[in-house]
Amino acid sequence: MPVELTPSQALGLWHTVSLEQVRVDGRDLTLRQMAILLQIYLVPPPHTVRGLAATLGVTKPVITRALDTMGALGLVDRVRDDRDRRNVVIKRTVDGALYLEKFGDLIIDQGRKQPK
Amino acid sequence: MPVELTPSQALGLWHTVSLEQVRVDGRDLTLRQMAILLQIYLVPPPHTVRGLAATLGVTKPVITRALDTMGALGLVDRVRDDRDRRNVVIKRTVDGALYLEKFGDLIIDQGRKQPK
DNA sequence: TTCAAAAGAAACGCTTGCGTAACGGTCCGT
DNA sequence: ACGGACCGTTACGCAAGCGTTTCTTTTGAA
Repeated sequence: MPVELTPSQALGLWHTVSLEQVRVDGRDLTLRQMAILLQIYLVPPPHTVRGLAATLGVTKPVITRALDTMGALGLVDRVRDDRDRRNVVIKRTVDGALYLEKFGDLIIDQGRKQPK
Repeated sequence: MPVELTPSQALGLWHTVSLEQVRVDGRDLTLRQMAILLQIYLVPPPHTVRGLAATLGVTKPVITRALDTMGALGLVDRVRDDRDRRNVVIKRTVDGALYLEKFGDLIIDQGRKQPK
């Protein structure tokens, strides 16, 4: 059961969610960081720097830096892979799950407010 | 007729749209810039720096800088208000309308792809 | 055992956004 | 006509992200 949106609803939803997120959340993650965060939490693990870089279509340092930032915020965690110690496995955190849960609620709330 | 979303659909939609936007669009507007852009195009004019700052809950220089950036990209335009020459009225552009139209299409497309 | 390849991080210089504070132009009541 | 209030911009020092390049560790095959 897909989500059917009119053009007005689509942009209106993005508008009100962005607006509310700007007003409420001081963190102001970039679009890239948000895409990485959602990828980590919505797609089955394991996640690696290399894999995320390929999925996003960006270079590896972009992922490393984003993980630095979001790690400092407690939204993700990094653990060395013992199978292949060159790899780093990105782990979810309770804070990260909570953050996205609240963000999901925001989207749902704003979706309900879209007219037409 | 509001938009009813499950938690999975809400985050999934944001996920796939962000991902596609990162892959396709090199501009990478910040969340603030996107919120400003949508405010300008979805809410009836006139728009001023002061008004946008109040709506977004940010300071005026934030708006000025965002307008600098998006102006250079051709997404918005600025015109002095002849009624009160202290004011600057923010104008929409053809390029900006086109940009948001494509973005809206992206949201609609990704919405259709959300399961459940 | 040796060595090229791979993964992630760190280093480099640059660009862009931030918050605060100060500034120049404009309006309007006195 | 003067002075305060208002509007948007600019200046300043700082923090964070970017792309490219280099480095370190680890792996696996010759």
